[in-house]
Amino acid sequence: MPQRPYNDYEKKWQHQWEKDQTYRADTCSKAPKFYGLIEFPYPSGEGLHTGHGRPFIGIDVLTRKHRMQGENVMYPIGWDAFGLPTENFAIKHKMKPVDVTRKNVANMKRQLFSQGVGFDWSREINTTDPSYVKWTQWQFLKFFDSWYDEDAQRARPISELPVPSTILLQGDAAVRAYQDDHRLAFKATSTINWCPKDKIGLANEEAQGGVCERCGTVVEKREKEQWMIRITKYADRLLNDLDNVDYLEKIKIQQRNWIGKSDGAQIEFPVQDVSKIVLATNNVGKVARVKKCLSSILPNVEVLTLKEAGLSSQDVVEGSDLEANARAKASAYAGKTDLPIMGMDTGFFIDGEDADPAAPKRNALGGVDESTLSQSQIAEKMDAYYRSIATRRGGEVDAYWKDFFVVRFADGSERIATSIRPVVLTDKRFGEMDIFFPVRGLYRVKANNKYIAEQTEEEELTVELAPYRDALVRLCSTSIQVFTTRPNTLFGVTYLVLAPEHALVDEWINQGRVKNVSAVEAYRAAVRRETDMERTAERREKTGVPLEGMIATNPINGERISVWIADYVLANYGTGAVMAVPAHDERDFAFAKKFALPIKQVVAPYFSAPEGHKDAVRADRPTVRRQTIQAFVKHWNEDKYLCLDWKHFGWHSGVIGGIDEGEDAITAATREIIEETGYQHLRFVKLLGGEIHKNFFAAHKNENRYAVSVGLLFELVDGAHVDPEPEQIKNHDAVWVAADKMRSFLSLNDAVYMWDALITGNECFAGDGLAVHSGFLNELPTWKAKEEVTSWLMEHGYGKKQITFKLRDWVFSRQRYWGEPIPIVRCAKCGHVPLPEDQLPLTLPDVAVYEPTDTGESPLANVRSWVETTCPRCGGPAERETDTMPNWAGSSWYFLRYCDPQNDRALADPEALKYWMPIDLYNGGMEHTTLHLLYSRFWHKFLWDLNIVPRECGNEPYARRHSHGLVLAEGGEKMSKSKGNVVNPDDVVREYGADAFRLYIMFMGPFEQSVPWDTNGLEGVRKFLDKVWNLGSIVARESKVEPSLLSLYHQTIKKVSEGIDRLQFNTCVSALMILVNAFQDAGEIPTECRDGFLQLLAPFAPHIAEELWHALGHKDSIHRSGWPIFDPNLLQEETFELVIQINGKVRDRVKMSRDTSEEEVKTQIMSLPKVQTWVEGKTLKQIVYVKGKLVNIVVD
RNA sequence: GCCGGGAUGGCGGAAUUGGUAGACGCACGGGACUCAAAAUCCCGCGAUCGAAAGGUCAUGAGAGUUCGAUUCUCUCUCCCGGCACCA
Repeated sequence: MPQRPYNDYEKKWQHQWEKDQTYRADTCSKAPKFYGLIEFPYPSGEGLHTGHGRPFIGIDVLTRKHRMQGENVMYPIGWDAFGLPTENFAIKHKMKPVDVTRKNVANMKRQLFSQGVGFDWSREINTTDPSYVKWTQWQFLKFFDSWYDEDAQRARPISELPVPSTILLQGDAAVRAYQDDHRLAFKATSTINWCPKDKIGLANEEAQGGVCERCGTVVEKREKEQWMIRITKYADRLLNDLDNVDYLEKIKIQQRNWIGKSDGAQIEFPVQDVSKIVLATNNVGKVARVKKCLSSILPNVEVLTLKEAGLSSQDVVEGSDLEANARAKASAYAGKTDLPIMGMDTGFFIDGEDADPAAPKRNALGGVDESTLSQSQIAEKMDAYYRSIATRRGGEVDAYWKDFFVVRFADGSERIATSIRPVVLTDKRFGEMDIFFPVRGLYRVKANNKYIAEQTEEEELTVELAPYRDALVRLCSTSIQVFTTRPNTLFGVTYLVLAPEHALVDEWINQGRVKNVSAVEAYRAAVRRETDMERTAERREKTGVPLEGMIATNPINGERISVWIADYVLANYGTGAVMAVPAHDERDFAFAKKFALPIKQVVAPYFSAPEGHKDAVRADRPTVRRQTIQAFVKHWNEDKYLCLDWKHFGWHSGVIGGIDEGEDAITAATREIIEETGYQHLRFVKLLGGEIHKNFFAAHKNENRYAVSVGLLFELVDGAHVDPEPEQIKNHDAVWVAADKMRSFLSLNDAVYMWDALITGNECFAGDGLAVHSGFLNELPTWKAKEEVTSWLMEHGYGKKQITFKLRDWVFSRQRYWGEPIPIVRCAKCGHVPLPEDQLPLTLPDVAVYEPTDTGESPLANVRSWVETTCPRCGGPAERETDTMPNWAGSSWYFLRYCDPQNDRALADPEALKYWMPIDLYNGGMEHTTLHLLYSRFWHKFLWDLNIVPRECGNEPYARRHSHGLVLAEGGEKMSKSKGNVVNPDDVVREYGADAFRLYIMFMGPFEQSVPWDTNGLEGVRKFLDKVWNLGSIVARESKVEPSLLSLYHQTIKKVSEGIDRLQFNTCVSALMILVNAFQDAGEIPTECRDGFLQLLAPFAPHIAEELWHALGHKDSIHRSGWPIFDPNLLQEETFELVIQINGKVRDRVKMSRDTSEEEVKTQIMSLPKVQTWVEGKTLKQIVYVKGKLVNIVVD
C-alpha cells in the first residue's frame, strides 16, 4: 500500500495556490459577492495555538464552498497589532515594539500558510502601519468634529450644531465651550480604573469585578482627564437594530444586557427649606405668576406681597442691570422682617438690537417717562415698538426673557437664581395684550413653537414658564431627582438614598444644612478609599449614614422622609439617587432592616385562576369580598404542619378562614384553627409577608370570592385536641404534612407563596401584583399603576417618563506608548485643536525609552521634542495630546479597510464598500460579544451617519454573527502557557499533515461549543484520509451504479452543503466518512460520484482534494471547479424500511415499496406473524400511520 | 441573585417540524494476516435477564401532555457562559 506523501503535496499546492492567486477576491467582479470574516488576530509572541484554528478553518471551509459555487469570495486577514503584551515584551527585551510586531506577524503568517487557510493575502492589513493609523486618526477627528442630533437620530458635523442665542451672545469662547460639550469625542474628568501593575487606565469593560482584565491586579480609582466617546447616544439604535441582524440569540441577549435599557420614571423629591416668602413688589401680575409657579410644585410655600407681609413699599434706587435691581429690591427690606425676601427683575432682550440691559423697557417707550402713561398706553406703545422690529427684520426675531431672582434671608445669606426663556418675536398678532407682560400678543415660545395666546395653562407652566418655575423652586427648596423602574411603588417610599459622591451632598454641606457633617464626611472618605472589588463584594452588609437635617417630601402624599447616603447607590447610574421602597426591593429591604427604617407594603401579590380553570371566576355568580387568613400550624414536637385537604374541591392549603367584624387576623386565625382542626393550645409566631389578594370561584359557597388574605404561622403548645363539630369538617380534612413535603402538597398558589415566605423568611416582594395602601392607585395592577402615577407626576410637575441605560460612554484614552496617538493639540489660547488632515498620520516618536510613568501620564509626555509643537489654528506654542487610543480603535473599522486596503485618499473607496458590505458572516469568540462587537457596530453606524460609509451598505456592519467554542486542553481545562498544556499546531501539521489537522478541528465537536483536544481523534481522521488516498486504487466501474450507493451520494451532497451553511462541520465530516466507507464496501467509486466527492471534500481537506483532482486529469484547481448539486429524486430509494410499533414500541420492520397505499400498508402489516403475536387477544384501538416511516398499532 | 445555554454509552458527539435513541469517530474486546509487532481488514461493543429467540429498563431527577417525548410544558439538581448593590 503506497504511503500518503502529504508533506510533499501539501507544500506543493500551498505554493501553487499562492502563485495562482487562487483565493484572491476581485472587487470588480460581476459575480455575487461573499464576504466572510474572522476576528483578526493579535500577533503574540507565542504564535497560534490549536484553538485559533477553529474559526480560521471553519470560515475557510464556508468561504471555500461559496468560492466553488462561483461566488466572488473575500476572506481577508490582518493583524490587530497595537497592544500591551508587545509593548511589555519590547521593554523587557530592549527592543522596539515595531520590530517585535514584525517578527510575530511573520511567524503567525507562516503558521496560517502551513494550515492551508485560503486567505486573500493581497488584502493583509496591520493596524500599526502608518497608512492604517492615518485613517484611524482621521476617524477619531470625525468623532471630534461631530455632535449627535437627537431629533434626527444621527451624528452631524459640529458646524451644524445650533448654538442658542444666549450662548452666542457670550462670545467665541462660550460657543467653543458649548461645541466641546456636544462633540462625540470629548474630554472629561472621570474616575478611572487604574491598574497599578500595567500602569494603564482601563475602561469599565476591562476592569470587570474590580480586577485588571489583562493581569488580574486589583484596580485602583484615579481621577483623570480622559478622552471619551459618546457611545451612549447610540444606545437605542444599538439595541433596536439587533432586531434586523442575524446573530446567534445568545449574542443578541448579551448585547441587550450590556446596553441595559430600563424603562421607568424620574421623580423629583423636594427638600423644601422655605415655607413663607415675601416678594419685594406689589406688582400683581408678577405676584400672580410666582404664586402660580410655586403652587404647582411646592404647594406649602406661602407667597406674600409686601402689603400682606405688613411692609410698606419703599422707593428703590434702580441698579445698572437686572441683578443689581433684584438685589436692591431685596436689600431694601433687609432687617424689617424675619421672612425671606425675594427681589426680582425681568428684562426682555431682542437679539441684535442695541438693548440697554439696565432698562430694557425704555427701548419700547422711546425715552418717554413711564409715570405719565397708563398701563394700557404702555402696553400699546411697547406692542407697536416690538412689532415694528419684527416687521423690519423680516417677520421673526430671536428674543428672550431674562429673570433674575435674589432671596435674602434674615441671617443675611442670599440665594440667587436666573432663568432664560427664549422666544421669537413676530409681526403676527395673537390674542389680547397682557398689561403686565405687554408683548404677549407678539411672541412665540421657542421651546414648543406655540404662540403664547394659544397655549394652555398647562403648557404655559410646563413649557414656557418651566425655567422660571425651576428657578423659583430652586430658591425655596432643594430637590432630589431619583430614577425608578417602579414608580407604582411611590406610596411605599420610606426614605431616600443618595450616592455618597452626589453633588447635592457637597452643596448641602457647604450651605451648612447638614447637621452631622463629620459623620457624613467620614463615611464618604471611607467609600472613596474602597476599591471596586470591596464595594461589589458579595452579600456585603449595607452601610450608610443619614443626612441629618435634610427632610424630603414624598410628592404623592406629602409624607416627610429621611435622606441617607449609602454606597449601594451608584453615582453613575440613573440620577445617583434612589427612592427606597424596602417592602419591594431587596437592597432597600436589607438597608431598612439594618437601620430600623419603616417598611410599607404597597404591592400585594395577586392570585387568580386562569380562564377555563375550575377555580376561575364565573361571570354568572356574584362576587363576595372578604378579609381572610391562612395559617400554618406547626406540630408541638415534630417538623410537620397542619393543613387542610379539601376533599371535593382538589385544594390543598393551610387553615383558611374569614376575619369577622371587629376581629383582628390573629384572633380570627386562632378561632378558625380551633374550630376546623380541634387543636386547642396555640401560640402565634409571626406573620408571613404582607397581605395578598386572591380572586377565585369558591365552589364550597357557590360564589366568587375576592379575598384579601394574610398568612400566619402558629405553633401548637401540646397535642390537646377536641373533635371539631361535624359541620366544620364536612368540606375538608385536617392532615399533618411533613415540612419537606409541604411544597408539593400545597395546591393553591397563594398557599405556596405563603409557605415560601415561611421557609425563606423573605418579607420583601419584588414581583408585580396589585397596588395597596396607595391612595388613588389601590387595586390597580402594577403596569396600570405605573402609567397612572407617571401621568400624575407629569401633571403636577414632579416627574416624567425616563429611560436609563447601563451603557456608559467609552473611555478612549490609554496612557501607553504602543497605540495610535490621539491627533489633538492643546493650545492655551484655542483649547483642543484637531490636527489638520494633511498632517496625518501622526506617528509615534522613535525613542529608546517608552516605559510607563507612575504619575499616570503617557510615556509620550516625556518626549518633549515630540510633545512641543505649534497650534494649527493660531500658530502659537502648543503641546500634543500624549494619550494613545485603545486597541478597540483599530479593530472597530478594519473590516471596512479590507474592502480597499491600499487606498491613501480615503479609508476605503465608497464603491468598494458598496460592493462588499455588509459582511455576510462574521465569526468570533464569545469574549468579544460585549466589547468589540458593540464598539464596531457603533463605529460603523457613526460612519454611516456621516455618509463615509455609503447608505447602500446598511447601518449594521455584520449581517450574520456566529461564534465558535474554545478548544480545551486534553483534560478539559483551558489551554494556557502557564499550565503547559498548549498544543502547537505546527507539531500537528508536521506529524499528521494540514488536512488531518483541519479535518480533526472540524470533526471534534459542534462549532459553537467548547471541546477538549484528543490526539486519538486525530488518528481517526488520518485513517480516513488514508482511505481517501487509497480509493484511487479502487477501480471506477462504468457499469450500472448500485441505487443505494447513488442515493447515499446524493444524500451526502445535501448533508454537506446544508451542514456547511449552518456551520455544522462535524456532521459534514461524518457524512463524508460514511460515504467513503460505502465506496470501500462497494469496492468501487462510481465514475459519476468521483469528481463530486472530491469537491465535497475540498473545503475540508483542500490539499488532498487538489492532488487527487489533478491525478484524475483535471488541469484547473478544484477550488474554483464548481459545487456538486444533488438530485432530489435520487435522495430516496424506491423501497424503505417501515417500522412497526405496537403501543409505541418497535416490534418489527419490513421492507416496503414507497408507493404502497396507506390501506395496503395497514392490511399487509396486520398479517405479519410478530404483529399477530402482539395483537392476539387484544382489541384494536387505533392505527397511526406516518408515511414512509412507521406504523403504530394501539391495542388495549 | 439575575439572564442565557447545557446534561445522551468508557470518551467526543449524532438524531432540524414530536416518529427506529446512540450515526460518525475514539477507546476497548475478539478474530484474520504475520515468526512477531505495527499497519490493514473483519466481527462485537448502553444496562440488565436469557443458552438462544427474545424480553425489560435506559437520553441529569420527578411529574404532565401525546398513539408515540432526547425533542413540548412544569418543578428540582448539577455544570458552563455572561452580568452582578443598575434602583
